[in-house]
Amino acid sequence: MDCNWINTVLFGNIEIVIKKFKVVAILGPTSSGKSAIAIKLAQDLNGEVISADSRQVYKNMNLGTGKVRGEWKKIKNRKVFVSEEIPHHIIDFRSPRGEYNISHFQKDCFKAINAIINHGKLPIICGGTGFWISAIVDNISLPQVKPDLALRRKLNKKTAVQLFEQLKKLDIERSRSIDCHNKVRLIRAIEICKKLGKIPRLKKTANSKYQFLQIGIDWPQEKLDKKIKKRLGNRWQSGIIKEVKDLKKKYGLSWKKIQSFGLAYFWIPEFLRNNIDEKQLKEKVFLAERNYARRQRTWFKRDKHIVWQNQYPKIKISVKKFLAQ
RNA sequence: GGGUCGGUGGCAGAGUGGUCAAAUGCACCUGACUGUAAAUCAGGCGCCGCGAGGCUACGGCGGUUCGAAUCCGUUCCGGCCCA
Repeated sequence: MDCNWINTVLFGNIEIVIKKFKVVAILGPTSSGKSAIAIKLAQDLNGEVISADSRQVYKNMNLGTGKVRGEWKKIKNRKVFVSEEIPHHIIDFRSPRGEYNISHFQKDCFKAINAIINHGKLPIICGGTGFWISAIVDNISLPQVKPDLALRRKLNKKTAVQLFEQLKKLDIERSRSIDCHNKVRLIRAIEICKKLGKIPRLKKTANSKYQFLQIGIDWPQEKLDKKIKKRLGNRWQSGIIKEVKDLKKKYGLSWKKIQSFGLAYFWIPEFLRNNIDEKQLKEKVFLAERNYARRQRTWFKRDKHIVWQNQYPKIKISVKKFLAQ
C-alpha cells in the first residue's frame, strides 16, 4: 500500500501541494478492546502498531498492564516485538527500574511513525495514555527541561501553598492557570522556571507532516465493568500475583516503586504484605480500573476530533475512507 | 429470662446538650491536566430552590429543655456475657 497521499492546501489563490502521511490512532478506556482492533486493522490494512501506553513500555510487566501476548523476533537483523504477526513498537523494551516519560515517548513515537511509513506501511497508534497520544496528535511542544530529581526531592518537602508562592514569583502567568493544590504540577513548573526562567507557552501546532484519524473505542459503563471483571479474572488465572512477586525479585524494586505503577501494581503489594485479604484485593483492583477508565474518558472527551466507534466493520470503513482522502 | 454494650447518611465510622445536614475514609457524580499521566489534583454527594432560604433526618414512640443525634422513659433490633 502506498502511503504517500497528496494533500492540497489553499493559501489565498495559491494552491500548495503538501504530502501528508496518514496515521491512525486507536484509543479509549482500559479494557475496551483497543489492542485487538488495532491488530485486526494492521492485518487488514498492512499496518504496524505503536503502543501508547505508559506502563506497557516496561519489560516483565505483562498481565498487570494488559500487554498483548507477543515475542521478540529477529526480522531483517532487527529485533521486533511481534503479536499475531504484527510488529509492535514502544512496548516491552524498558527496564521497570528506569524512567520512561512522555518526552521519551514523543521522540520514539515520531521515529517509529517514520520508520513504519518508510517501510510502506500504515502506523497505528494504540493506547490509553491520553497525554502521550496528545503529544503526537497535537504535536505539543514540551519544555526541554529534564527532571531534576534532587530538586524535586527538595521541593517535595514544601507544602503546596509554599510551592505556589514560589511559582508566583517565578512566573505569574503560569501561576494563574496552574492547579495550586497539585504539587506534582507545581514542582515541575518550578523546575522548568529554574532552567528556562519562565514556562514557555504550550504550543499545539498542527503537524504539517502527518494527518491523524483518531478512533475511540468505548462502551456503556455497565458493559465496560463486565469487560474489566472478565479480564481481571483471566489475569488472576494467568498468575498476576506471581508477576508482581517476580518483578520485585528480578529487579529488586521497592514496594513503593512497584506501587507507583498503579492499579493492580498498587494493590497487589498491599495483599502480599497482608494489609488486605484476597477478596478485598480483587475488589480494590476492580474499582481502581473502573476509576481509571473514568479519568481516561474525561481526558478523551474534550478532543472533538475523536470518532467514537466500537464495531470493527465500521471502524475499518472509517479508516479506509480516511486513507482514500 | 437477667446483665451489658450498641443502633448515625449507600457502606464503614466520628460526634455524645446549641457552632450538626452531621468529621473522616470508601463508593458514587463532575471536572482539571505544559517531561510522574495506570500518576497527580479539584469540586459535588438528604430533599426542594438559580439563590437567599426552606423542609425532612442520627432505629420507633413519648418526655425533659429556650434548644436534643447527644439527657430520661419505653419499645423494636443486633453483639457479647450470665442463665
